[in-house]
Amino acid sequence: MENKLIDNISVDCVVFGYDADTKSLNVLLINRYLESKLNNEVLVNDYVLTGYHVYENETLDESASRVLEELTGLTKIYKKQFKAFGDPNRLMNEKDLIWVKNEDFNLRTITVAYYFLLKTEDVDVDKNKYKAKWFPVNNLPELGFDHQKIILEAYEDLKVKCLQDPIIFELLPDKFTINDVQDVYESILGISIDNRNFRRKLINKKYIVFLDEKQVGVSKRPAQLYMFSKDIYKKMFQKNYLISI
Amino acid sequence: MENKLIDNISVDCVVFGYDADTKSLNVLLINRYLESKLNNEVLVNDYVLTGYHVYENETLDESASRVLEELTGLTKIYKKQFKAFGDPNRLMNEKDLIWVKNEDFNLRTITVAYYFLLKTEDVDVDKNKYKAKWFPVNNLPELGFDHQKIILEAYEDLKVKCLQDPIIFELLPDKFTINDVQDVYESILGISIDNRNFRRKLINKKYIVFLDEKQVGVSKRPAQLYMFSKDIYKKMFQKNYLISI
DNA sequence: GCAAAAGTGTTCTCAGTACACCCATGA
DNA sequence: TCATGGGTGTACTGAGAACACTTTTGC
Repeated sequence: MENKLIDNISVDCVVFGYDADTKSLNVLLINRYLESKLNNEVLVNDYVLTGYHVYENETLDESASRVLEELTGLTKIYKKQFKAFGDPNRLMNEKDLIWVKNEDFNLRTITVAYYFLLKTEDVDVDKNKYKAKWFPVNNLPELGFDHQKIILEAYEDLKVKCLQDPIIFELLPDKFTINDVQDVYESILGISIDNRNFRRKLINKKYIVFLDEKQVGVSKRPAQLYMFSKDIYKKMFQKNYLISI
Repeated sequence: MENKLIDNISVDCVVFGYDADTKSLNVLLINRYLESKLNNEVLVNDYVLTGYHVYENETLDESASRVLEELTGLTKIYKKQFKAFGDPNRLMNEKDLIWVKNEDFNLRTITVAYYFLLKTEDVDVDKNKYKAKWFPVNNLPELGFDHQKIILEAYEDLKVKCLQDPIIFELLPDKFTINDVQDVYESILGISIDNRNFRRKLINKKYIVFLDEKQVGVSKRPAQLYMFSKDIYKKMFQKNYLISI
């Protein structure tokens, strides 16, 4: 059985990358560029999420992972399927229509959207054949298709999810400082947190492991390093049925 | 433009119904029955979710609402799209294959799953042409396709969601007692809650409106009735960024 | 008057929050 | 020695949790 594409089902990947230097949450986008063969007029020049059609013999999850790997070379990255998008007219504007005609895909495509969490530094954008580029999630360029909507919904989901699950650590290196963690929360949620309270709260968690190690090569007082223990977290974890409505 | 079905994309609806009498959360399922034309042997006789293929010109949400209305006659019911299922081999067992062959649909179908929240009493199952029947979510019959999996994932999502959003009131009549609400939480979450604490907590919410009315026709002390005000809830609502990991 | 469920108060503990200064280090 | 960010303690407040008896009603 050959490996056929399903022409009306795709996955789209919202790749969130956290940049610890600029303390910003970014989205990885690829350039969508098309010029007319007649007069070299630029017909389409904007950005889109990376995504592709699903193969007959792969699961949706595999499909998303494949797309991510093609773009970044990375595997085993945290991913979450968060929503399917399938409005009959989700391709509305002129550029989308030109593009789809050129690519010869089905107009009525359902896309299953995923988001991934990683560190921007893990992706080498300069050598990237898709001209991938990071954009701050709060300052996105012009986007094709319904990708603005998809990104915003992914971001909303991420904001909720990061309060409930320890996915924040997917955005940080294995060894991090308490302030690093605080920075991530502040970037994602757009809030500021009291450092003393945050620090106390985090250090008291048993799955935040104190390392016998400090930052090196910083031109200031080197900070204490910690790691996140998934094992301890899993062991401790028990749902607390706190009705917060 | 005619109204064509998309043969590889469907929606499936997990219809949750709360039964205040038995204090149980139920799922509405339809009978899947097929007998051989040769010897009347029963080939398939089990239960499945209600679902159907998506039309070319409708959104996924519309599709789900249409399927629900066909089954129950109800519109404007709370619904949530919670996940897309699309394993190439999600139709694994013999009965599924017999069934799909009979129905002449695509083997590789992606289904977008929704769940709905309502009261069992709002559905007249006796007159139902699909032989729909309520089953307690904790005591499901033999299920076709991957519908067991879909129901369990819907249920997990519901458990999380009901702690964060006031969707519990979708499962109750407009006028309810405090104990009714407690019963719903206890049924869904499978826990028991201290009545005094729960009562205090709920009554103190401004969107739980005291009515000048008590239960009638009960053979015991009639309880005070309350209603939920969506308006007040919306006005008060503000995200509290409580990091609960 | 009795069965059955409705309704009620207090105490304790713990987590969240507000808040300002000293410390360690590299340059 | 100074600039920079790292790191610390205390008091207050409010919410959650534990816990058992009285009240109201219909029959």
